[in-house]
Order: sequence, then structure tokens, then C-alpha cells
Amino acid sequence: MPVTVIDVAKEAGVSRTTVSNVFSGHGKFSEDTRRAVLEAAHKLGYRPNLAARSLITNQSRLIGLILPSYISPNTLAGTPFYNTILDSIYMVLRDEAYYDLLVFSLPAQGDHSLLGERIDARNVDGILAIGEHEPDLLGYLETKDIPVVLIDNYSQDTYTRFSYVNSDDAMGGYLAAKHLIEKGYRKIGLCALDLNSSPLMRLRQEGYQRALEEHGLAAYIFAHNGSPFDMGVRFADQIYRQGLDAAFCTEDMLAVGVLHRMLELGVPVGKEFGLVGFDNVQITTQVYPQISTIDQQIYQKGETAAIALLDILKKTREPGLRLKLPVHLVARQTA
Amino acid sequence: MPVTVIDVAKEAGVSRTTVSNVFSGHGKFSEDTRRAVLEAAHKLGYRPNLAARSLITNQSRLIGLILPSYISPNTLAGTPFYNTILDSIYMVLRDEAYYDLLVFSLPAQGDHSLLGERIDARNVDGILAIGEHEPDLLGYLETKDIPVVLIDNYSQDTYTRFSYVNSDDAMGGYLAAKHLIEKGYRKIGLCALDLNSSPLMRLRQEGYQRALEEHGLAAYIFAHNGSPFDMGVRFADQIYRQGLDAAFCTEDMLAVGVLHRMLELGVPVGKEFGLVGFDNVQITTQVYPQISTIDQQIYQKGETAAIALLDILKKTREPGLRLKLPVHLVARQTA
DNA sequence: CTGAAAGCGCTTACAG
DNA sequence: CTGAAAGCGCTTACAG
Repeated sequence: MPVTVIDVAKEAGVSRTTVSNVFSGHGKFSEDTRRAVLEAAHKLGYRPNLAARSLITNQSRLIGLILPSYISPNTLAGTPFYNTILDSIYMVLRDEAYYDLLVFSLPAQGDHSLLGERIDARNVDGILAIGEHEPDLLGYLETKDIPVVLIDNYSQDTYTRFSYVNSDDAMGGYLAAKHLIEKGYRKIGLCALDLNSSPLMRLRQEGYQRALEEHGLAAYIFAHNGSPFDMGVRFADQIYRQGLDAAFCTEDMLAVGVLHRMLELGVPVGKEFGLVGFDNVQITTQVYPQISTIDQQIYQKGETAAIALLDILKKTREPGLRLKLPVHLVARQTA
Repeated sequence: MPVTVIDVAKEAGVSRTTVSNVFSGHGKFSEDTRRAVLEAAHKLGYRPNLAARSLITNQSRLIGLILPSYISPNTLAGTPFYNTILDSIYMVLRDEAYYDLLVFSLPAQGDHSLLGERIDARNVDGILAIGEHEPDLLGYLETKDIPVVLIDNYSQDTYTRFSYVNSDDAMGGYLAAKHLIEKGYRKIGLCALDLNSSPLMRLRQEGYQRALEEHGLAAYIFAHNGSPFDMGVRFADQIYRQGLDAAFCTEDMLAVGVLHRMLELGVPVGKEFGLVGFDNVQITTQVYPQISTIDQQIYQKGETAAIALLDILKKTREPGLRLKLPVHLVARQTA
């Protein structure tokens, strides 16, 4: 039998209303009463039951996290981007110390109404989502009136009520290509994954193309789906065969793959061959030579999103935010 | 107003007991009744409220995840080990499709009774914990009667009721050092973090020392606390100055740091200098040259732990498991 | 199979 | 400030 408000009330010699008031901070009570209640609670080892509270307040103090719909084994581990985002969200929540993170576990290719069910069933107070998602799911989310904050999602023209945190992806692509051009490279390939399905990757590509056009240079597109590092290795082979002198990769792990293969082929990356990635994940400074890349401040991105959600929850900020974080080039050893 | 069992019962023309029975699978009811209930539920958009259910069944269908107590910004992102573990846990839960993962958000240096409070408050059905934890917390966990499965924790002699999933760390250290010796290296340094606070690291060290002793070689210990990659870089400088010809790093990110710095110093790693890591995280195959390491099958480890917890929850397996996963050497380019 | 009833632990008006 | 009462949405005996 767990200790309940009734037990605490009895022990402290007050009503259970008072106990409830002390714990929630509502209503009025004297300092003496407060102390007596807290003491009794401590003595008995009282722990408020959040499920019971949730039932009546209709709040769960839970933030639901939705990972990209195409998540599969190895997505988390294979793309350091997610780790950093998770890290930042965890830190913000930790300091807020009142919302726990709920990671929905949903069957692989299940229909997306399942997620909707779980969101309702768990009664989460807000949603944090990363990446692109099925229109079904987003449409459903729109009918609920909990705040939704999306990271790296480009549906902002469709859903006005959601909040969006994005980076200036087009600018990033532009800066990357421009940097390579300024370094003297002329045959600059683009390496990308999911170019058809990801608006974000498309924007990075557009930036690249704009820079090339400004300088009258031809574009070389290498696009395919697959795991980032492995595809980077494969793209490198193609780039090498075609005699290009530089590559812009729309995500860092692709660049790590390209670098790996180029070194294996004996190509002096950073001299004869220029390479720029995108994201600025930690590994870019850990490989040798260090990879030049577009810093999109991943940690701040997650932080910004989590703080935005918390603010909306606290009603200190209106929903429907459109936040676009700046990017900048970090020139290191590969270009 | 949410749709409740009462509404569904009315719509389906049955009692709410029957509705409840259909959803929980308990009790008896005809196929026709079942269909009628499900149809009514679907029509009204009924979603069972888990908080209400939890209140009465005393089950939450929530698995609590406890990260290492020393977690800080960058721990997740800085140590790819966690990503893979998380990935595997997520996958197991996803296929089970009924337990969600709860990540507690706890204030930085808060006293650990807080975690206990949250565990009670959320009423999690089971706990998955990674790494070492304060005796306070473990002692508290022992008083609860929910299953606890620990990964990479060496308190198995103190707590009989917990289940443990570990790797053969001592063997790993032994295999790593032995491999370097067989390759002809003689002055083999050990690079480690947290040697004082982590039994796991100590075991890896012991294995290393045993191998050296067997061959009458001297040990060189480099131990310090800090972020793995950065410390690897610093250790490399010391190793270089002292003229050692090989290093065994008790975790891969340390080896990545050593490799990075050695390449910078122009040392041909894999020839004049031998290097072996521990963990077999993905990055060891992504850097160039690829790092030889001890594979501890991280993914399987997380999977094993999650499955064990689920089995104990389902009562198909007794708690108090002691699982020790094998390790093996993966020889690549650095030794 | 069904229905009325009790109760999980909590909060919220409301009358004092 | 306090206490009695109602109720959140659900499940679980229990008598039919």
C-alpha cells in the first residue's frame, strides 16, 4: 500500500486539501502548516502519484519525442546529429527538472495512427519532433491542442500552429560551394542522400548550385540513398574516376566516408582535393585531416527547440514560431 | 471532453465492464460483442487513458532509463557507446510495442533521492541503467520490487536481486595487450580515463597487465579524467615523448585521439606504432587508418539487457541474472 | 455474458 | 486557512 495524501493529512493533522495545496503551491496556508505537511510527508516517505494527478489536471508533465519516421537500427548511432540533439534536449529538460522525456516505441512500419493513439494514451503535454514526418501524423497532431515543436522539418507553410526550428540550409550550401570556389577548386561535386525526399537536403543543394552558377561552373550531382559513411565511400570512387577536384557533402558523415576513401586512394585531401561537409558534428575534428564544414550549431538547435516548447507550455511565448538559425563556414584542413 | 469507456459502452449497447474487458482481453465476451465494441470505439475515436488504467492496475507500461550519474553535456554525443546502446534498447522496445521509454530529467548535481522520487512518482514498471551509480540510488532501487537491469555496472556482489549485463572486460584488456605483443611491440602504454572510479576500466587494465607480465614486459600507465578524444590527444604527446611503441586505450574515443595526434606528428600508425582500442564503436572503421579494437558487441549488449528486462516483466525469466558477453579482438590497420 | 458499485490517488470548487 | 464532497477514466470483484 503506497502512502497517500490521506496518510500525510492524518500524520500532519490537516485536511488532504491542505496537503494537496502544499504540494501544488496553490491555495493559502501558513508557513507552520507547510512545514508540518512536508515533515509528515518526509517521515512517511510520501510520493505523489503522477498518474492520479494527471487524471484530474489533464497534464502529464511528459514531453513526447518523435524521431524521424524513417528511423531504423543504426540511425541513431550512424548519425551523430541525433546524439547531439538528444543531448541538448536532455540538458534543457534536466534543468527544468519537471518534465520527463517520453520516447514512444512504435512498431517498425506500423500505420501512423498508432503514434496518434499513443500520444493520446500517454497524454503528453507537448511534442518535440525531429525531421520529416508523414502528412497523416502531422495532420493528426494539428487536431490536438498540445504544442508541437519541429526541428529540421519543412512543412511550415502547411501548419501554422506548429513551431519550427530550422537552419539556413540554403545559405549553408552556398557558403560551402563558395568556399571551395574561392580556394581555387573548379570541378566541385555534390554528394547527397535522400535528395528526393528531404526538402532540407534540397535546399543545401540549391545553395550549392547558386554559388556555382554565380561563377559559371558546372554542377556534378551524386545522389543516392543509403547509410551516410558507406555512401560517402562509394561517391568518392565515382568522384575519383571522374577526375573532380572537390566535393561538398550535404552531411558530415558522407564527408567522413569521402575522406576515408580518398586517403585510401592516396589523394592528398586539402591540397589537390577539396572537401567540405555540413553539420559540424564532432567527428569532423577527430578525423585527420580535420574536415571543413558548415556549422549549423546542432546543440543550440536542440536547445532552442526544447526551450521554445517549454516557454509555450508556460504560456510565456506564443506558438507558431518560425526560428531560423544562422550557419557559418568552419574552414579546417580539407579545404 | 475526451471519449470514455462510458461513451463507448453506450454506443455499443454494452456495459462498460465489457468495454474494459474487450480492451484488456480479460473476461469473456462473444465475437459479436467484441466487434461491436471495437467499432463503437473506432467511430467515437476512443483512446484508453493510460493514467487512469495505471492508477488501478498499478502498472505504467513505462521503462525508466537511467544514464550514468556523471552524465553532463556532451556525454551522449562524446561517447558513441551510448548511442548504440540507446539504439538497441529503442529497437527492442519498438518491437515489443507496448512499453515506452521514459528518460528521467534530473537536475545536475541534485541529491539522488530525487531520482527515487521520480521513479515512484512515474510508477515505472522496470529500470534499465547504464554505468556506475551512487550506492544511495542502488540501495533505494533495491527496496522497490520492480525489476532492474544494469549494463556495465559492477555491483553484482552487493545486490542479488538486480540483473547484470557485462562484457568480459578483463579478457578484452588481455587480448588487446597480447595482440600488440604478438605484433612485436614491446613498450606498450595503457591509456585510460576514470581508472579510480570505474571498476570496468580497472578490469581492462588488469587484463593488460596480466598479458604484459606473462611476457615479462613493463607497464606504462597513462590515466587521467577528461573528455575521451581530448585526453587521447594529450596522452599521445606523452607517449611520443617517452618513446613508447604502442598503446592500448581502454575506450575507442581515446584511441581516436591518440591516432589523430600521432598522424599529426607524422608517426606511421600501424607500422612503427601500434594502437588498439576498446568497444568497437563505428568511428574506429571510419577514421583512416582503421583502428584495431576489442569488439564488445555494444548493440547486442543493449538488446540483451532490454530483452532480459522485458522477460522478467513478463515473468518468463527470473530476476538476478548475471550475463557476461564475450569479447574478441578485431585486427585492423593500426595493429 | 452483463450491470451496479467500489475504489485507485489525486485536485478542485465550495461552504464554512 | 479547513473539511466534506464530487469526480478524473479506468478496472475489478461480485451478484445476477
